[in-house]
Amino acid sequence: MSKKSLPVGIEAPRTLDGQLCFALYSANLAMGKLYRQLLAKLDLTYPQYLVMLVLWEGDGITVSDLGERLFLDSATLTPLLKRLQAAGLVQRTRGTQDERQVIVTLTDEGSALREKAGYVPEDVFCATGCEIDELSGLKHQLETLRSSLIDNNKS
Amino acid sequence: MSKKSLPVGIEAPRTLDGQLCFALYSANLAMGKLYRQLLAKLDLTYPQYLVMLVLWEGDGITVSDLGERLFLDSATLTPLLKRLQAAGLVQRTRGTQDERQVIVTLTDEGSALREKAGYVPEDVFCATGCEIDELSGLKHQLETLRSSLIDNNKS
DNA sequence: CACAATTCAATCGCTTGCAATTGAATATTG
DNA sequence: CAATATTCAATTGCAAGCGATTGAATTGTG
Repeated sequence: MSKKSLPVGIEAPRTLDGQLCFALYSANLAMGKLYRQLLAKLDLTYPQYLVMLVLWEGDGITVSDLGERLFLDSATLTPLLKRLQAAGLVQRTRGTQDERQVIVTLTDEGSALREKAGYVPEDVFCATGCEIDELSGLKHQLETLRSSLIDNNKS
Repeated sequence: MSKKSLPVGIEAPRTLDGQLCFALYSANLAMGKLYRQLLAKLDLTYPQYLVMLVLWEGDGITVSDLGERLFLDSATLTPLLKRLQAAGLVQRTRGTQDERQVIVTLTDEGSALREKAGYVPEDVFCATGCEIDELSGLKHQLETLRSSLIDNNKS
């Protein structure tokens, strides 16, 4: 992989407001604050909500599986899952065929929360003030950016 | 401000991968990891780097000023600034005309770091794998999104 | 002037997020 | 089979990030 360079005569911006990364960082902060309000009713943080989203798509998965989906590792997930367990939403059981693994399963309460959380996506959409196409395009760009950042950081 | 709603027949996505916010969240995580590598040489974290960027544009500003620029409050900035002070990069002095304020100033070492940090923006640009126009458009979209999220969260 | 309201930074308690390490279980290899 | 390497979750230590509160300084109002 050859190193990409700037076009001749173009400078990367050295001021705060010129930088994409700050726009990304601050938009993410704003998003987090919105979710904090929206999720207060459910007693979930945003990362906890993400874990629940994955489990609602299909539970009985390992901590590693969760980590791959969410780009998080066990140092973040283990304490988070313990809190979800303490809240009665998930169960954590050692794998039977491979005892290194921990299988995360929804409790009845955890499954039931899915319906109660149904209002969240639409409320978030409304707060974005964007059109569907706009959001879809932005999502795709961010996913592409994420891939590049991850790839160019392993080398 | 009337509440925006979804077009008839359109559903907000209820899966992880369908959601813009997760793309934003995970792209931001990836960005943070890249900066951790890039900034290790300078012994700065990304939020500390942001503070330095603002101060390099013009120091002698208050904690509130910093907070407005960075969308952070004193609960985050006070400990961060104390660490920058402990590292010898900034000074914190009480305002003379208004003793509630704390004025943040660069030390000589803090100013000198500006040149040493010159490589950062270009390295980040290279890691994005994007064209300039692409980044500029994405930045603008994220800034618009940020504004909407902030506005629609005060009400 | 006095007293209430506001502003500012700091503090507390909590939840991420991650690099580095640990310990146990499994896989590999000679 | 035994020694080694790898994998997995957990743990440690640190730095954000923020809601809520505190205490001091300032502003506003009667």
